[in-house]
Formats: sequence, C-alpha cells, structure tokens
Amino acid sequence: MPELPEVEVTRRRISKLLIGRKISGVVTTKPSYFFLTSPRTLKQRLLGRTVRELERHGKYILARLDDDSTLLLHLGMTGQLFGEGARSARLRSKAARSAKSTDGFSPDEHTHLQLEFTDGKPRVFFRDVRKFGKILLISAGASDPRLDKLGIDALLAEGEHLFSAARSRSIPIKTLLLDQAVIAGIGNIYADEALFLARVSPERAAKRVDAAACAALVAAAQQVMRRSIETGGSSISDYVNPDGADGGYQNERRVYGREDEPCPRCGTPIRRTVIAGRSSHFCPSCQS
DNA sequence: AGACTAACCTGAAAGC
DNA sequence: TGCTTTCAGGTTAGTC
Repeated sequence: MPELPEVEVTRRRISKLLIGRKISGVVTTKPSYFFLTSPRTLKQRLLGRTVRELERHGKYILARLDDDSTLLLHLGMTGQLFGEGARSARLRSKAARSAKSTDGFSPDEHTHLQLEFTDGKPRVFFRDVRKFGKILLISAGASDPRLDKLGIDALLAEGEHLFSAARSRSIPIKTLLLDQAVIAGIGNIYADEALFLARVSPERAAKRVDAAACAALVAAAQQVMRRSIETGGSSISDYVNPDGADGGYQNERRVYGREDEPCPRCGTPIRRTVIAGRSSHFCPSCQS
C-alpha cells in the first residue's frame, strides 16, 4: 500500500541494513510473475555483490550494486521490505501467530526474497502477500521502460509539470495525479488528500484546472507526503516499517476512508465515488 | 491517442 | 456460526 512516503521511509530504514554489506546467500520462493528476473538468475547475479547506494524514484526503490547493475524493487500493494529482528504483529507469519509466539518474524510462504550477508545477521526480507510487487535486476548500462517512462518524482515536482500535462485533457484531474508518467509517487490516498487541501474536486476535468490550482495541488501533495514521511508513513491496513513500527499518518487523513464523516473544514459529509477504478473521497461542498 | 476494464493475488471485513 | 461478497495504498495488457 505503499505510496511515495511509505517507500521513502522504507528506503531510509533499510539503507543501513543493506549498504556496504556483501551478499552471501539468496533464498527465494518459486518463480512467479512477481519475479521479473527469475529466482535462478537473481541467485547467480546477486551472490558476492554489495549494495553501493539505495535510491528512490516515485514508488520504485533502486539498489545500485557494485558491478553497476541495479536491483529494482516495487512494493506493489502489500510489499514489505525489512530487516531480521523487526517486530510487528502484522509481520509475524501465520504459524508464529497461531503459536502465540512473541518471537520476531520468520520467513513464510510470502517471503519471496531473503538476502544473507557475509557478516551474518541481520538478513533482509522482501515479503509480499498479494505479489503485486516486483523484483527486476537491470544490467549495467541497460535501461528499463518502467523507469524510463516515469515522470518527475513527486517531491521534486512543480505546478508546471502537472499543468502542462493537464492542458486540453478531459480526463478527471485525479486520474492525472495518479499517472506515474506525469508525476511519480502519488497514490490513491495522497491524491485524495492533496485534492482536498487544494479544494479541487477529483472529478474536475484536468483542462479546467488552471496553473494556480495545479501549483496548489502539487504543493499540497508534497505537504502531506512530507508530513507522512515524518510520521513514518501511513499504515491503514498492513503497511509496516522495516523496523516493525507502524506509521502514524493514518491518523492525520482528512478525507481518505472517511465516507459519511463530517468534512473537517465545513462539516458536510464526505462523499465516496469511483474514479479511474479507484475509490475517491472528497467534500462535495468545499471541493469544486 | 484516449479511456475504460480486466487481470494479476491474498486476506480481512462486512453482509446475509 | 459459516458461507458469500466486497474491498484494498499498484501497474499493465487488452479492447473499443
């Protein structure tokens, strides 16, 4: 469920557990569409490698390796990247929970990647129940269309990036906010929150959003995402920080998931509708 | 080109 | 209680 803030929090926390350590073992689940690079190839090419740097573009994490290849990770909807020793009820495997175990996490059938290191623990785990996440190893000098088509990272964006894409487009402005080729990193929660703060209806046609409103939207998105990073990311259903602590931003949501609750600004009940196949929440009174 | 829909998966929660 | 339906923070391939 990670959007940009959750991915950034993950990147920061996992950096310390990854950078500079030499990989001595790779354990995976069986091949599936989760693995854009096959488990067999991953094992071959990750063994002996060291992560030099961890970067992020939009919702992708990019691990730069010492042979100039890049391990691309996407958390999808339920992906969790964390180090051995993380403690969280949500992280515990079914087996551990049913045994009323108070121990930390142990790898289960959803733990698709386990990295072991020459210096011993902690191992690093990539777990993803729904398998919407992705792992891809990009060779040195190679490119990947997934990355190539990404727009500017949401934290670096300016109103103009949105406005130039919005011109003459009749699609709802929310659809454009979610388009990773325009601005990368905004997901369903923060799109709704940004639209609320900027007082723009998610249903308004993009071409009816002027330059000032586009600037307000981008600024609002950055405001809520920065705040979310500070508080450790949202954790509405099962997002878990790599160190096991749950994020706190879900308590600051103004409209997302608050259908029928009073608008924090004017008291009108928040309405829920579906835009581009995603549930959308907004105040019908103060957003237009 | 633009814009919907369906699909990829699993599990929690709500509905009956 | 237990079975069925709905919903979920994402992305992409296919179709009109």
